[in-house]
Amino acid sequence: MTPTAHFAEKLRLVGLRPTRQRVAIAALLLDGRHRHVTADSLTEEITTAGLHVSGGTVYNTLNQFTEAGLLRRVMVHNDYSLFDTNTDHHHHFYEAENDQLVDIPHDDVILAQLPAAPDGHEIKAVDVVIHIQSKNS
Amino acid sequence: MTPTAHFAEKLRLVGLRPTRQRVAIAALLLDGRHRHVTADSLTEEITTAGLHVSGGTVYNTLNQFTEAGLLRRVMVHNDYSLFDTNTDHHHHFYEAENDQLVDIPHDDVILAQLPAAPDGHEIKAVDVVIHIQSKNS
DNA sequence: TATCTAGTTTAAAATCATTCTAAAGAGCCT
DNA sequence: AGGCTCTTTAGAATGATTTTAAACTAGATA
Repeated sequence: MTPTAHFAEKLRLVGLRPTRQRVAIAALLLDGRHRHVTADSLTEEITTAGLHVSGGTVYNTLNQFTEAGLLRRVMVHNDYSLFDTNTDHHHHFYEAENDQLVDIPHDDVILAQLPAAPDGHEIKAVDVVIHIQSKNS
Repeated sequence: MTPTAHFAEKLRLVGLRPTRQRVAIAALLLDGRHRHVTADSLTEEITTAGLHVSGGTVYNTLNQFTEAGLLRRVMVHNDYSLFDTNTDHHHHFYEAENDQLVDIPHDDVILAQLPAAPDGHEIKAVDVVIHIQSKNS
């Protein structure tokens, strides 16, 4: 199976028509590497790869991939959206000074007790963000 | 001590000159009630109180109060900023459907194990956001 | 109390990430 | 190939937040 066919299949599986643009972005983001991207950094990557995808489509695709569970949106500030190519359950360190996000290995955080969800609700996800700063400041 | 003098003092203690606008906003936000506000909802409150503070000042004041530790910024989405008048250590439930934020009592979350901060860094804060959704959806 | 100055407020313009629009293009089924 | 629907596109629109430059004020000083 060609790489393109592989990503096309991946998209079909989550109900997304494998267009040229979506496949190109999938090839960049869904190759198994774990990293954090923004609409901007992704656009740069696309350009570097010698391709072009319109701004609106970059945003749409990031949202659709997230909706489909191929990406995860990380909430650490409200300047712009960050997407994590690692959708496994894990948490983050966030250093505001340099707007730096670092993954925390799965088992390094243990939640010994969680509250019950309010009536009629259920827990969908638990996000832990550990804000850090450099010691000499 | 008049209420105004009380809030003026509170502002001086954190290094903020107690201007008419800051004292007015402090009186609304720092009265001990625990709630979540946005620049918009605060502006509404100010108007309802028969006052007027320019938009820029509302934003500046929220940022300054946060910087000074009188408020806490809560990160749950990036549509607009949310501020918590409760600066004590506590966590949140967040229901995306209705953009609803609910406090979790202090002791209802127990973190049994935390990772060490990366070299040269120290932990400043730990934020836990439990995303919830209504069961019948 | 009059004066001074640095810090503040103001309304309006600017910024910037993101979404929307309407027209052109492309999967994909037959 | 034909056709129907979903996508992409460039550009305009949106909306929260920040910036601007000028007018104002808190607080210190004389």
